Amino acid sequence: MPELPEVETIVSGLAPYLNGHQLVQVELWEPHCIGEPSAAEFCRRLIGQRIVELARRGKHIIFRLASGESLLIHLAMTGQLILRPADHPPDPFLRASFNLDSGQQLRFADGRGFGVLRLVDEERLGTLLGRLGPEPLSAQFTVASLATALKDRAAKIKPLLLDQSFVAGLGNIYADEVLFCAKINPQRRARTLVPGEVQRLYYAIREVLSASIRNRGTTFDTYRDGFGRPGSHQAYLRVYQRAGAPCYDCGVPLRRLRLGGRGTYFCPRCQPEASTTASEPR
DNA sequence: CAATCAACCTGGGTGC
DNA sequence: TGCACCCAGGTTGATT
Repeated sequence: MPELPEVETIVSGLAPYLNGHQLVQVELWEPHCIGEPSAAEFCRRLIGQRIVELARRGKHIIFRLASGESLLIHLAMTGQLILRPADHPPDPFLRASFNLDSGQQLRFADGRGFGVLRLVDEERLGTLLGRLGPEPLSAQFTVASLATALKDRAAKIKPLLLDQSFVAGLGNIYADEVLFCAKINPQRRARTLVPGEVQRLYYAIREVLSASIRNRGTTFDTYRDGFGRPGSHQAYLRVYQRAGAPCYDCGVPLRRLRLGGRGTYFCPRCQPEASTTASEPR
């Protein structure tokens, strides 16, 4: 669940409580979600380290450590990262805990267990993050760069938006919301988008993500911020999980289809299959 | 390059 | 109640 707005909310909330603090104790309950070293080795290498900076890239949470290494956490679908008083009652599905010199405990919990923790050096960090596409809210991401990226791609636009090497941070909820906002059918081929559509897509990406960040993310089920609180953007979703319900703009029942194995929600009237100016080959 | 599928896990909802 | 089945916010690798 955690997509860019949720990870951003977690990171910006926790940063003041983590930056400059030292890890005095580390425990892991689920060795297989670690990456390279054994659980014991993983903990040993982390204990005593000081967190220099908490950062985000795409959906990745990055703990930059004083040693030059980084702890990378990906929450996948059900991961949570919550700061608790050290004596707080146990959380379900706890996979790792990090005791800080402030007396607080950072807890990583994950029901489905798809989340990943990694301890990496600078080179490996660069390799992993280098595979990601542009940050959609950064100055590097422009209408022109998006147009260039779309130009030669035959793929359908929805799966392309989910591709983290195309643009970093969009997931299934926001991809659908963005395409509705831009009035583009999720099955449109990327290279068939005309300039006006590319521009709408660009501003839809920025607007949808920014709005969700202002609302501290979307909580359907397991998402919580860094302090265990739900977000509120679920009240503002226009299409996600609303199949059969009327479109807020035109009243037509919204539809659901499967694209790239993912549930996809859209309005058949507001997001028609072909634009009036571009046609699909074949 | 594009598309599909399976895999990693657990839990909730639905329909029989 | 039980059970089978489908669904779920993500990512990766194999296959065609």
